[in-house]
Amino acid sequence: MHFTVEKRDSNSLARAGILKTPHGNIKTPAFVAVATKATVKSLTPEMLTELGAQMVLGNTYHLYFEPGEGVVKAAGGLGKFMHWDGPTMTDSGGFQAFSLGAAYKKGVSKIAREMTEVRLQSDAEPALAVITEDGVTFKSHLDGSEHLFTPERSIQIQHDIGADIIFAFDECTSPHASDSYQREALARTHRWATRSLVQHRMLDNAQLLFGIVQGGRVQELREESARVIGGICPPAGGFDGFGIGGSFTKDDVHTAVGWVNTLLPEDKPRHLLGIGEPEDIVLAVEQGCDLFDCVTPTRNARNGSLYTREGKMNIGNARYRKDFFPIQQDCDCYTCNNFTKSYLAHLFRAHEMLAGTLATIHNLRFIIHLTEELRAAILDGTLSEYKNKFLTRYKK
RNA sequence: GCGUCGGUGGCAGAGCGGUCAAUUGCACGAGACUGUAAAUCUCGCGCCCUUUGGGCUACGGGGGUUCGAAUCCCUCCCGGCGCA
Repeated sequence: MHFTVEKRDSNSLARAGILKTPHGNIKTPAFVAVATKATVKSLTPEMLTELGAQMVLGNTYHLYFEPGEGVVKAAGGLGKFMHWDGPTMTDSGGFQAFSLGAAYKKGVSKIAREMTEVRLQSDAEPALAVITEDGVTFKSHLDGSEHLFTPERSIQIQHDIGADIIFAFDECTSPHASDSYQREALARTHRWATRSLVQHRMLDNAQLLFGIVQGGRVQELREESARVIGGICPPAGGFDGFGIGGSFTKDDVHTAVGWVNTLLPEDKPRHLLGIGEPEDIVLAVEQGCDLFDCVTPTRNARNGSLYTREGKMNIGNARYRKDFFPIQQDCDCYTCNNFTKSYLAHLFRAHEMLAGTLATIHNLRFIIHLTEELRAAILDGTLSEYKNKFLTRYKK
């Protein structure tokens, strides 16, 4: 087995485990650093290693365009190409069906603040992604050219990119989509899941394929999806693990996750796609998730929003100009060990490149450190205490 | 000294009789960011009042012309350039 559960939390769905890949073992729960275009923006792989990152996630859609999966394949695969020795994974491009489709220029993200916040789109620009039964037609955001991704094509590209773990091609729906659309999209995503799995088996390689559970915010659909994706099992076997994708509001990030994880096979890893903020990760771990990826730590860092035990702070605020203390006193990261808020504030104001690097180091270390502590708490049997302590101190 | 061009909000720089408290950029202040079209985007940015509203002070100083001036005229001060 490629996944071993070491310890289950007695009071929740949480578990600590080990995921084996050809490029090393991953101790879970773990945060996967996002390297969309084969780079974690502003960091070298050595920096990633130093801050405890165990795995990196690239994106099929982006790598297909830049530099092209053929280049990555010829380079020896994603890890070799980007000089990352550890485990890698790629997203299928399914998220871009959402971000370039339903969400395109609508100010919608995968986490909706409130469901009443739906924007009416009288001035909507035509989306760059259009979904059909066959797949998703994208207009390249780079040059406008048209490209069709089908489940088969996505798997083929991911095979060429060569990450250790790849994902089924799915549709990430908008948090504002109707229940009826969620139902329709879910059925299609399930068909695509089977097609992805069949294609993957044909290619005969060592990659692990994760199926993706969708279903929006509807409990019935989420549970149906967990049963279907968890049970899809052609002659050559089912998925090697699961992604939990799609639309949420802040509050049901963890509730919907719980519905799903109660039903998914326990002996396979579960990756909560695109989540999240520290508080989300704490709650989702409690609800049985093993892996996470999210752009938030790195993007926030580049935008000057830094994590502390007390919540996020904006290093651009005037009050930090002469603050000669680290972002967080007890942080063990390179940035906090060597630089003051005043210096970081200066770098950001001066638009120096090092600003993004130092901030990214800190934010990623913060999130990774959080997952390390969560894992330790599960192994100790103190998860519930840890959670309460963390969330009380951390102001969203 | 003569001639000439110019002096606009923290800076640069539009405006050249009313729709100007004044385009725009930067700076400044704040906010957002969840499988990355993001080192990005949004909002604010003379003072005062609770307002989509109103009042006050403002475009080097002073004085005029006009119903009305940052915009026209006179004068003074200051700067660039040219000639002495």
